[in-house]
Amino acid sequence: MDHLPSWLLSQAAAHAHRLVADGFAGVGAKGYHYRLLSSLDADGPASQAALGRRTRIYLSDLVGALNELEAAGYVRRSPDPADKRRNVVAVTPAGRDRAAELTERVTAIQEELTAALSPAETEQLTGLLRRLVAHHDRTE
Amino acid sequence: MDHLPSWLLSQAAAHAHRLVADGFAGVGAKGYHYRLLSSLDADGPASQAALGRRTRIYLSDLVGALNELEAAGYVRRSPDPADKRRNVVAVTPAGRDRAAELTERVTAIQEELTAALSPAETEQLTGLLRRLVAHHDRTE
DNA sequence: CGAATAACGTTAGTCGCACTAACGTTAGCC
DNA sequence: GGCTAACGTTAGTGCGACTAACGTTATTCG
Repeated sequence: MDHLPSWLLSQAAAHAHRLVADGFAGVGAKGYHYRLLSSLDADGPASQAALGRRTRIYLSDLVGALNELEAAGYVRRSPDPADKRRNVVAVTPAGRDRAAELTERVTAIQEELTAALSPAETEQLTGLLRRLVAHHDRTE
Repeated sequence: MDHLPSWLLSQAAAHAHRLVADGFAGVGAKGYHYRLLSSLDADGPASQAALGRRTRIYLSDLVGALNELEAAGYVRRSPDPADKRRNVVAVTPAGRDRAAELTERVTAIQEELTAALSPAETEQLTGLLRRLVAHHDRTE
């Protein structure tokens, strides 16, 4: 049986999710916040639609997450002068700090997650997953 | 650097989940049904509590899932004469057929999921994930 | 030009899965 | 006989993925 049991992936993800949720709960963050802040930090400001594509977060969910981030002062929405349909979303200095904080937490969690694996194995796993995901992204 | 990005695991799982959900939607099944039926089929009847431990499904969710399976005639609940607190849950012949049907679907999905990987790589991925999960199961 | 079409942001709501809290019932232990 | 633990059940929370519908603004094309 050389199949990848799909439940195995789900279970691994469930563990990962639990670790992340626990790690974020302490600082009042959720997964979407991290994904958005780090995307904005890494790839710069963007319209909400573009941001949604970048982070694979649905526009409908994005609105709420951005509301929360904006209320906390981590993010700024401003109308795009070139296109009145668009909001340009940019990270604030406080948001940058927040991103760094969350990234640090995530890094620790990743180490905990792969504690049973050697660095080489972790890299192997990462590569395999990356290819798996890339394949399904392309053919979506 | 050579960390396993936790979002990668989530994304891979999301793809897997989507494939499974799509595959099951057509036959009106959900993940819990498959997990329960195949566990009952493979390891025999059990009390709900034991079944929950076996499948890692919470007792509270199990009740609903078993209600659905029982209503469809795939499963039978009978009081345990040896312990009045317990229900003995057993799969029916129809349930066995259903399990086979779902297993077939899952197998096809697994192939689709790992289409980008060679059999050897799939096995490698499976092994790594298994160890990752086992580690967190033990230390939970 | 004007009308159709498409992209944008927003609101509201569904679904699957993991997880917590509380309750009454039944078993086992000392 | 009383305490504790396990059992099944109901109710509800939270996150993440996903759909439907609406009004607004751009773009394209006959």
